[in-house]
Amino acid sequence: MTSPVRGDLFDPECPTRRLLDRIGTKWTSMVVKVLAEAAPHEVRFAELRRRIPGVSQKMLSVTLHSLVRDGLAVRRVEPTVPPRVHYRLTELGLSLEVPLAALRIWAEEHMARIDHANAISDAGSAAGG
Amino acid sequence: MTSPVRGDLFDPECPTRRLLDRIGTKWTSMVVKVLAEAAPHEVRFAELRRRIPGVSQKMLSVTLHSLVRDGLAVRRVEPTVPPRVHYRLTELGLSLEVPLAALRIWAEEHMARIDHANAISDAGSAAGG
DNA sequence: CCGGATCCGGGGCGATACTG
DNA sequence: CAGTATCGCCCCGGATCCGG
Repeated sequence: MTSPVRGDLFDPECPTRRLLDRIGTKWTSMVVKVLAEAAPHEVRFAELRRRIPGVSQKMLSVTLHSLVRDGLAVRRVEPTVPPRVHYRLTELGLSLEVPLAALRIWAEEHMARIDHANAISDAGSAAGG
Repeated sequence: MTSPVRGDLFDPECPTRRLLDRIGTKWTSMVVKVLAEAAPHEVRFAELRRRIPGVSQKMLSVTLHSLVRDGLAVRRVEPTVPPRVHYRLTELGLSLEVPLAALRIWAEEHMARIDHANAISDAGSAAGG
C-alpha cells in the first residue's frame, strides 16, 4: 500500500509547503483570526473589512473565496437588495486556528528578538563596510 | 517603554504577519526542519542541499542568510580551501520549531480535506457552468 | 452592499555564469 | 565548496471601473 505522507515532507507536494502557501498570503491569517473570534457567529463582509485595517475589498473577497474553496469557511448570501453576505469558519477552519494561534503567540513573544538580531546585523555590516 | 504588542495584531507591523512573511518563503520551513532534526549538531551547506530536493544553491544560500540575519541560525566557516560552511539553529530558532511542528502535524492530518474541498468546488463549478 | 474584470508594479524564485 | 550578480518569469496584491 502507499504509505501516508509522514515521511514525505520534502515531496514537491509537501503538505506543509502547500499549507504555508495558503496561510502565507497576506490577509488569510487575519481573516481566520477574526472569524475564529466571532465563531460560532457569522460575520458580514463589511464588518470583516472594518475589522481588518488596510485590506482592500478585492483582496478581502479573494481571500474569503479561497477559504471557502478550501473548505475552511462557508459563505451565506441573503438575496436582498442590496445583498448581505456572511461568512463563518467551518469545523476544519476552526481546527486550523489552533496551530495558527500558537504561531501568533510565538510571534508576539519573539519577533522583537528577530528585530533586534536584524538591527545588530545592520549595525555590524555598516561598521564593517 | 511602549507597551507590548498584545492587542496590535492588525497593526501594519503585526508580528504574526511579519513572521509569516519569513516562514512563508518557499524553503525556510524545510531548512528549519532539517536543522532542527540535526540539532544540536551542525549541518554543512552541501548536506542541507542534499537533504532538500529541488532547492537551488542560490535560494538555499539566501534562505540561510535570512535565518542568520534573523538570529534563528548561526553560520560557522572553516577557513580551509575549499571552505566548509556549517549551520545550526540558535535557541530562538529551535523555539520556532515548536509551533512550526504543530503546523506540520495539522497539514499532514488535514490537507487531504482541503484538497477534497477543492475537488468538490471544481466539480461543482464545472457542472454548474 | 458585494465582488468580478482589468491594468500595473514589485518581489520571490529559478537558471546561469562567475569569483575565491 | 560556497556565495554573488544578472536576467527573466510569474503571481500577489493594490487601484479603478463596472455589474448585480
